[in-house]
Amino acid sequence: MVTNPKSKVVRSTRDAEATKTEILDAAVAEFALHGLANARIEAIAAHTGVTKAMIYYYFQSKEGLYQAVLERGFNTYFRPLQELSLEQLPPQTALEQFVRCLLANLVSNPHWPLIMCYEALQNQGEYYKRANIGSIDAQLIAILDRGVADGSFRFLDARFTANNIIGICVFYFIGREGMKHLFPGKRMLGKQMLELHVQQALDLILAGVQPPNRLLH
Amino acid sequence: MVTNPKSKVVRSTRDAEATKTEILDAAVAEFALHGLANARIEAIAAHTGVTKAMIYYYFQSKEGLYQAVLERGFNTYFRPLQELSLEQLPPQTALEQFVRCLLANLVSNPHWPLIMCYEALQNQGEYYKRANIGSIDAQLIAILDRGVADGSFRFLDARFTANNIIGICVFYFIGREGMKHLFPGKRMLGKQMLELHVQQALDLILAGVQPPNRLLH
DNA sequence: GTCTATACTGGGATAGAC
DNA sequence: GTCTATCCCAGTATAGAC
Repeated sequence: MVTNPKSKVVRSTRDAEATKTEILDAAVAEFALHGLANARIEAIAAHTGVTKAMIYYYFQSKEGLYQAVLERGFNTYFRPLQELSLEQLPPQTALEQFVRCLLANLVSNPHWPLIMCYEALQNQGEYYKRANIGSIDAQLIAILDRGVADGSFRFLDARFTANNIIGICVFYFIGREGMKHLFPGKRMLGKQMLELHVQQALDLILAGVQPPNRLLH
Repeated sequence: MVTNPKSKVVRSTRDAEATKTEILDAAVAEFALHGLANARIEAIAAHTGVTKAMIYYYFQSKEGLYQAVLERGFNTYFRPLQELSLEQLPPQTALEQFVRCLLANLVSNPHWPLIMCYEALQNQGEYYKRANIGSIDAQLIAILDRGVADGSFRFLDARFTANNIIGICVFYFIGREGMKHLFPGKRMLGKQMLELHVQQALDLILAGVQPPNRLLH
């Protein structure tokens, strides 16, 4: 398979794996824009040079395709997070590592936060459960609980705070169109802006869990 | 108009204003569940005892109805926020007041954060602009900038931080279905849980903007 | 494996009676 | 102002040729 200068795909026929990947890539973009309910198989086909019929051939149904997208995303972006071993690190450091890794994954595929958000809104996380994504916040909660217990963090409810932290990381991507006017001439998904987001989010999170009477040494 | 014990509406005919309000109330719930694109006029009609045709009679189109919902929401929930006069208060206090007011408004209509989020995702805030909702973050940014200038807050970018703060406030409502399993037996929109959310969100936000070397006195 | 053509359905919108 | 009936398009899914 070759891509031409306009990045429109010129397909060489009869390569099943390549075709599937191609479909999945286009599907990620479409689901991020419109969510499961409003995504159009037609639109996905148009972006690939593959016909609708092919998509049904490989993925049976729209739900099947959606599920495949979630599973690939989970393996690509969340497995690394699970495989971090942070139990030995001091809570401060563990939290920073975790958030950095999470943000790195979001930044490297900005479609993903939108899909997560649509999934939560439209399907109440129904398809998540099948892809087993809920396990992520368990890790974060554990870190927070540990930090509260040993006094590294202020007194806080780990479950609420975990959700709030994920909210901070994710919300930039959701609100980015509405924020545009605050950053004239900047590309919200450009390297510069994304690095700023990571920095600002991390600062807020780390400061937010500090004990109030912490002294600098 | 009277409501029967099962809260299904028994309508007295020929009362234009009552009918419109009734439609708007049902529309809020439907748009919060499904967003503009996927909301079903049919479903709204079913919840009101009014027919589809009536909805088109009063609001011309689905977009017209949506716009009306946004405008009423803006007047009800955001106008109070704009009318706070916080310029004279110390930044700390101003921020706390602002966030408390924002959270109070979200809590008193939990449909609203979902509508906001769908609006950002599906329509890139297109309809917001018409309802002039963007003006909200300008206030928050002003408070943050003032606090940075006079040293009440740590060094931070007010625009990113404002977005992150709103993310914290809103995200609970988006993720609530997925969080359920962490709070067995609790109603996520019950009074107790909402109060906890307000407390935890406020704690995180206020701690998050503190200068790092702040000493208690 | 890939295509074209088409069956079938859901739901936005409207006409027209009352 | 309110209703019933219906038009009509968009979009999922499939049949069947190559």
